[in-house]
Amino acid sequence: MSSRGGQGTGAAIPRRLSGRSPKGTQLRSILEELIGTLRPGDPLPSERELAERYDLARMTVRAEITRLAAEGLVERVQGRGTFVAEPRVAQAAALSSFTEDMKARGLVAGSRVLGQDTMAADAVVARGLDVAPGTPVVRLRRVRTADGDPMALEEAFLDAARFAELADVELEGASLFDVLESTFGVRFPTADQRVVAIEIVGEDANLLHVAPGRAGLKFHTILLDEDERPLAYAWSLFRGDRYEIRLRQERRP
Amino acid sequence: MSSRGGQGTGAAIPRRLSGRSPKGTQLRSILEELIGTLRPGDPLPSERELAERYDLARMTVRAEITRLAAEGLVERVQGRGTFVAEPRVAQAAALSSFTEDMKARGLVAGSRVLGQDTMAADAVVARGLDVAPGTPVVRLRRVRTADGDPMALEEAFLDAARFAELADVELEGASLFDVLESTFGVRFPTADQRVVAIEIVGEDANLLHVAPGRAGLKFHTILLDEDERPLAYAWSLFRGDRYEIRLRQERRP
DNA sequence: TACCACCACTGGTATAGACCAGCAAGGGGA
DNA sequence: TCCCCTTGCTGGTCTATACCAGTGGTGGTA
Repeated sequence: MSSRGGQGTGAAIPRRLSGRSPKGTQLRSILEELIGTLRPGDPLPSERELAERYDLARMTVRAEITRLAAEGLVERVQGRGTFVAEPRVAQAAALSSFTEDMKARGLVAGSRVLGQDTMAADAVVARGLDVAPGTPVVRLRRVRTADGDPMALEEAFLDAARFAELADVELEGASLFDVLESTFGVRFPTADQRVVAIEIVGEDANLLHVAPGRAGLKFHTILLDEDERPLAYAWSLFRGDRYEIRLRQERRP
Repeated sequence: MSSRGGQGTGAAIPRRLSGRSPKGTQLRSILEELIGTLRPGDPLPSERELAERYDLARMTVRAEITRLAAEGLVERVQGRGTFVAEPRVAQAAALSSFTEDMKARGLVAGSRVLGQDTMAADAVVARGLDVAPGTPVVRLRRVRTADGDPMALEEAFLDAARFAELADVELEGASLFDVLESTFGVRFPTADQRVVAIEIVGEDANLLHVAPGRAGLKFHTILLDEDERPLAYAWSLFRGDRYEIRLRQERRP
């Protein structure tokens, strides 16, 4: 073996580091790609093997695998090895759009736009966006559907100074998240959410096709940019009979 | 300065490692304690300073700080230092007992025990605990109070073969989580939860002091042990007018 | 006064080695 | 046949060292 590095044994994974970026970073993407080709429970090459294959110190390899383990991509077992982890936290901790959420539940998401205009921020919206009351904001009102049936009512508000064009974007079949990310190029790595249970009454009940007084889940969501500044405020009212939250929580000692 | 190690400068933090357990582990608890005495944004001693103070290699110190950073307790900034992080994810990702949850909201948790007995698992409970229907289970029925007012209704089920003594434990002022952890010595690092919105009707409405038909949040919780096996199944019904879920979510690219 | 270069700090990456601890399979003895 | 111990793997801890890469203050120069 030694340094010859078997030509044919290495699957479709790079055999050498190219030298530009930090070695750890390169190893990391190699490992991420490798993990993508494996199934949960499959073992990764051992640390010593990776160190030798890519001509790295074992500590360097360990540092990267530690990162992967911290993110939940792999799981280490002393004496046995490192294994591709079951996908877990994703559901609870991951911020997903309605479209992504429905897809994960095996449903096809749709929209019916009720209104798309510019208005002055009221107290609640102003507080959510951290702007002065009266500031012009773009408002999007939609009924969100799953497999064609009404699932949720949604009203999103964004600062008009920055997102004025949103008032004219076609949103009937699109994901607001996608539009924000691709058209406007904004990132929102985190979101704060409050969820309360309320009765669905009045016009909301009609729009959602439920009897007045039935319970629903109301989400108040604030999308935050890299600097923790509010990008968007939205509330969504989900039908209680068709939607549930799934959480996976971890206990700290 | 140099190696004298100021006697009087070191606050109430241990100055030496005792040698029994791994050094990293000891350093870790020292740091956790230190963090407890600091406020968010406060700087930790530098890695080199910690290494010298406790006679460790810097890499050893780094490994532990890396762990703390991965858990979100501290934040590292290249060129500036390591700082106590704002408490964030804690609320959403951390599994907390009713008692802990209320405390975090500035309320005092209490209980009124409605029943504490052993019964045969019905289909729902059997499914939650992953046992055969009819298996004997301990059932705990409680009204949970916050500052003395009813906040939630809770029914917990545990395998009687393992937790028979629970039927006789005093739970009026105690936390079930505490009892499980201290008296039974079990660990439940994770939990799966489903949350739905329902109308509170019948006897439940009386117990919670709300008008029949008002909305509530119903949690279905399964506590899982280290091997992902169910330890306990519980449902809790929270008053919609007094309780809300707070989530902080992260977006993955 | 205003600016800029430098320097003393911070964490970030990387090395090469040692030994400990847990797991599993194979071989040998009862 | 069954059990146990050895052996060779795995990851876990720890050291001592080197250099890179940001940050922010200090002091000198224009």
